[in-house]
Amino acid sequence: MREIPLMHPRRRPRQARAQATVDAIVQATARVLVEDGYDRASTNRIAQAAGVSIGSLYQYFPSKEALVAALVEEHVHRMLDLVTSALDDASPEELPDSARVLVNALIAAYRLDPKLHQVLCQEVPKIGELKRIYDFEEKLAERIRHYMTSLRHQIRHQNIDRAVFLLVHAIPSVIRAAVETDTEAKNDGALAGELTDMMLRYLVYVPSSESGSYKVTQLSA
Amino acid sequence: MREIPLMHPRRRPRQARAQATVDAIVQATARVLVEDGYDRASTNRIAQAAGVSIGSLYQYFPSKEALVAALVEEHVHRMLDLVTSALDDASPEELPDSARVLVNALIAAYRLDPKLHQVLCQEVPKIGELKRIYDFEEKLAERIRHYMTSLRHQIRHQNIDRAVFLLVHAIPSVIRAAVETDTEAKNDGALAGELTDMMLRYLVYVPSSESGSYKVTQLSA
Amino acid sequence: MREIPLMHPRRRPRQARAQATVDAIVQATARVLVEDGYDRASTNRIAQAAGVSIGSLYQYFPSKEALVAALVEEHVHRMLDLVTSALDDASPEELPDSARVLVNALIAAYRLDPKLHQVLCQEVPKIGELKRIYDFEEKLAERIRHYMTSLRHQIRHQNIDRAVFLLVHAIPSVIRAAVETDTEAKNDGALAGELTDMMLRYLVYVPSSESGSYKVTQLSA
Amino acid sequence: MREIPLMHPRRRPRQARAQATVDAIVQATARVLVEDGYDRASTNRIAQAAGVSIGSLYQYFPSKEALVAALVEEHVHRMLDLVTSALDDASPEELPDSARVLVNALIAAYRLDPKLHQVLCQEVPKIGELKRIYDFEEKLAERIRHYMTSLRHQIRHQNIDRAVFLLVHAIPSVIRAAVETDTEAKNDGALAGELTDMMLRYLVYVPSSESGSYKVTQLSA
DNA sequence: GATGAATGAGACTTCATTCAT
DNA sequence: TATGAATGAAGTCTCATTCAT
Repeated sequence: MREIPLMHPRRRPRQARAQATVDAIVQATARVLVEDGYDRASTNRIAQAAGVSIGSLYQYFPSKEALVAALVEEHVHRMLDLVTSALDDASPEELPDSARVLVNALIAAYRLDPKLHQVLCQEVPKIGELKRIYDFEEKLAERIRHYMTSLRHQIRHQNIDRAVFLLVHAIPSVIRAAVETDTEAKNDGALAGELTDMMLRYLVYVPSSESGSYKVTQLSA
Repeated sequence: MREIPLMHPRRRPRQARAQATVDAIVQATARVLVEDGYDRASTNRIAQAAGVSIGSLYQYFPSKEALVAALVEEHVHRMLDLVTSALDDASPEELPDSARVLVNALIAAYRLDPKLHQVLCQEVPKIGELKRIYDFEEKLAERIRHYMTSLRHQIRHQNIDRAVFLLVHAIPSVIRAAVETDTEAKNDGALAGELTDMMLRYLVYVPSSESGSYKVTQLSA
Repeated sequence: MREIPLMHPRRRPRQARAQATVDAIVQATARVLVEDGYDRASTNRIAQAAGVSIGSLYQYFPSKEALVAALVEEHVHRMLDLVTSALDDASPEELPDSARVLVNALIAAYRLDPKLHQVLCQEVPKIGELKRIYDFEEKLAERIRHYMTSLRHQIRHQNIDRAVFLLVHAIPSVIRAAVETDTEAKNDGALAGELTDMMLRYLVYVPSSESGSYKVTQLSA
Repeated sequence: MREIPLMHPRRRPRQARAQATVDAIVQATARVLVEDGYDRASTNRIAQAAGVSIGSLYQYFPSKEALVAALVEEHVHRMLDLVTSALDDASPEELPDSARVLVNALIAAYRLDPKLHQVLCQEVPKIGELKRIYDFEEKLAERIRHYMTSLRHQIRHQNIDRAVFLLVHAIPSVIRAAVETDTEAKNDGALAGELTDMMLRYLVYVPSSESGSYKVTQLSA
């Protein structure tokens, strides 16, 4: 239905100057995308914003889509790195803490560059490599699935995949909305608490009312 | 930063034939948008798909943006109508049933035209009137807020707005993902059950197993 | 090795105005090609020369190559028509007269638009439909082969195809050179005589001087 | 109408290594021209094919035109050399043998690099020095004119220039066509014989069968 | 000398929009 | 009113050429 253009960078820069040019171009792409939207982000405008000639842009990226794809890849990479390292650093073994860690990591990821994320999700046509903006959610799902599988005995679901599917779509979308609208911007703590609460109530057998705030150990019975 | 062009239909058609033309154009817009994506959906192509001349198209819509805006409005209207009437028809007073009714209504709404919804959300630049694709979620929030306020005494949250915010973003995004990926397409029942479960667990104080009027474990049955 | 672009006219004009536009474009193409050469003949320049907007040009021709291809086709058609009708009109049955008729027809054909023919042969890359400039020589060969086959008994060759091959390349190239250099421009008669002479001497068994119905030496008189 | 840029090599290389570089560039030009056509033969591509940097290319050739002109010159030179030395080596004094020698020399010349010759004749714009591809035919004409003048007494024409004009365009074009189409590729002998036959029949007073040193009918044997 | 990064004019092409018929 | 021919600004991309390293 649609053509898939060449998508990979045209030339690996060998000199430091060239690498600086490539970086400037990618960062300018992000800037222009955020400021003007995808439709108005012409390659000429991007080159101008990067302070390079249009020829230089095309020396490194064979098409507009390749350029945006490079940006998508970088952005996804940064978000994933953040989540991954947060999970790696903390790796707690008790579910309530785990949940909070995960939620906080996601909030941090979506705080990285919310406006860029928004444009990438909401305006860039999802053709060819540009689909890879969804890599974030897919790889996120993998990590969460793995994470939750390791906590399997504390979770009430037998079909973990289904639970992961729900959470992987529910939680980020709430975070995204909160981050985008800036409604809750001032108070990530409340957001994190609420989401963690939702997540735990969804995943875990609920504790009895008289005792602890949550008793996970009973829940896993 | 961006211009806001004229947005409203240029003339209200008074004859039935004219109304038919307008409808044909709007429906053709939906078709072309879904099949070719926003970028390739030129006004000429749309006119051709509608079986009218490009001149006629511009007789009824002063710009491409007005045309797409009309489509957005119609689409949002149809989705909202579905939710509203579902809630009106059922209006139960007990929360578990209410939740299920709401979830089912939302599933029905997102099933109306998922591909169009996707293009409208993911490709159409969010300028001017085209932002109104978000009207759906805003108005949905209002309705849910109202609905839930009427059930306030069954809900554990004091800050209802925050709970609504969460649910209004969490639930539709799960539904949208399920509907789009067709992963759960064959089984709306399971999806509805799971979402209802999540919603109730989130909203309701779960009583201890011996004393409560209902148990979460029953809900997920 | 090379891509073959779309080549056929995009839209059949329905109004007289449109046909006039198409004609103006094709004629302007010929003019610009002759004056500026293929490399400098940009579509913008052609549109300007035709007195139409660049958009109009692309309404009827999907690419520069399609445009030139249309010109090639028209040009070949006109040349072939000229040769064909000349041969049809004259259809003599004796070889000397036939040869002269053929040579004269070819001279007329190459006089139609020598400069255009030159550019088309010498600068236009022979990709895709643009190869069809050679259609002229191929179809010419067919006609001559047919023509000469009907005169077979007056020709000394057993392998007529080989003789046709020679003549079909030898005669036009001499004419083209003569027409292009304008060296012999003032005197087509001499050129025709000389070529006819060459042709007959090549084709015909030369009888001995006392017995033959004609002698080669007489032919060149 | 067209600008004539600098055309001569920018610097005469004095070191062997530099000469090797120049040669590599010119040969790469030939290769790229043949493989990709003139339009796609960019200077960068040529430099790459030559294994040198684009900077080095411009160190030796001030422009693309100068580069192609150097190739044209070399190619013409090689073709002319071949013809000249063939004629010098053989220099027979009787016409039938002379004719055959000439035809064979031409076939050899056109076999040198037919594809390059084709591109040079059919695609390269004939501006400035690039016209010099026609030098071959002009200088060829001179040589043939000289050659035939020395055989004047065996030729029936009083206006030798006219005969030379005919032959100089007729014979090469047949050879070129044969060589290009590969139709006759396997059998240069037949081609040579046929062309020699045509040439002699055209040039020579045909003697009567009883008295002449040769008869045309024998020539075609 | 050699390298290759950088340049930018200009090519081709699209498409929202206007307007004569 | 309906048609579709016409418009032209603006977009993507190439490539001959320059110049700092």
